[in-house]
Amino acid sequence: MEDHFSGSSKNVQSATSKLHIASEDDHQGAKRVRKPTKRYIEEVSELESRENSGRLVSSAKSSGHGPRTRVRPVHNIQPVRRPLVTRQDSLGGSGVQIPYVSRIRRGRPRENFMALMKFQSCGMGMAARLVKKAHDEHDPESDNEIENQELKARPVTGWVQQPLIEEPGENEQYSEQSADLNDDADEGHVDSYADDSDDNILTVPTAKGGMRRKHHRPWTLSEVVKLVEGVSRYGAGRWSEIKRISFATCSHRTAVDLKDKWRNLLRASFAQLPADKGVGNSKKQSSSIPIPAPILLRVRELAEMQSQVSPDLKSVKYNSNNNNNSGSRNNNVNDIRSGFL
DNA sequence: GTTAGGG
DNA sequence: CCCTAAC
Repeated sequence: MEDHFSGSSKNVQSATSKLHIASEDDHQGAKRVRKPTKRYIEEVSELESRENSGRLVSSAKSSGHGPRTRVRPVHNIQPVRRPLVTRQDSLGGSGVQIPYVSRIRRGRPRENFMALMKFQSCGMGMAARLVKKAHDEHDPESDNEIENQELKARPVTGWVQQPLIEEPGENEQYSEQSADLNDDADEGHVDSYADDSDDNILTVPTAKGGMRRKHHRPWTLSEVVKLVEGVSRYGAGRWSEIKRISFATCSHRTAVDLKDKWRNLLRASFAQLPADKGVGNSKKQSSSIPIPAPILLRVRELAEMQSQVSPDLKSVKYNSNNNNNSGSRNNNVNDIRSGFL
């Protein structure tokens, strides 16, 4: 068949500009690079349909949707005359003909409007948040909003000033660690604002006609500290555990967010390492708060530590069968994982 | 459901 | 931050 899109995929996987600091996961050294087709197929299909039909279906993004409603690329709204674009899946090898319209989107239910215990959020420095008065004046379109923030009226004044890490969860054995990086003192007042409203969605239309919702939720220092703590305790990866422990009851920051932040942290830490020899090349303070030095140091140490850790150790997670190698040579001076579970 | 990488 | 492929 003349229809073969495989082989010329755009999986260039440019690993040049990437830091590539860690050896990534196991998997025979090959990370998870196997992106045959992703959204590219979508565009191709759409292109083909466009050529055939000669008509652009335009965007299906209605500007009247609520902030939280996901109206992404739902272009299964075929006009009227669709040439039924089909292609043979070379990858499958079965030559199955699949119409490009069968791309349903797995809606990610991020509607986590947990109105319970909103006080001890990640920042936990949030003082008594003002009531959001006029709770019923919200837009009727955004019906799924979380206007049910009971906001409390709870006498939460006084104990919120305690600059210590919030609930230890099941493991409260970070004694010297927390003492080591006493950045906690900062989070006492730094995240005073904290507890941002759940939804501050900004939809920025792109030139391609794609509407991307950018929730700019700046990471607070305490959050970064918590992330570092979690990584030091459980190791890079295991974001789910970290989220369930450190970011447990707190609001947002999903495992993906943690990973992203960690990546950014890594970049920041490595960028800061080689001292700014250049003159005037310091473009710091981009938009977020500059990560304190100790944090960056910790990040780098942890990064190196996780890089040299044996994959099998990571794979086995912290299961019961932790074989203690008598000649464990992976001891590092930076091995500060006290009580590594 | 979770993780890793790219956009 | 959002999306998606892979596990």
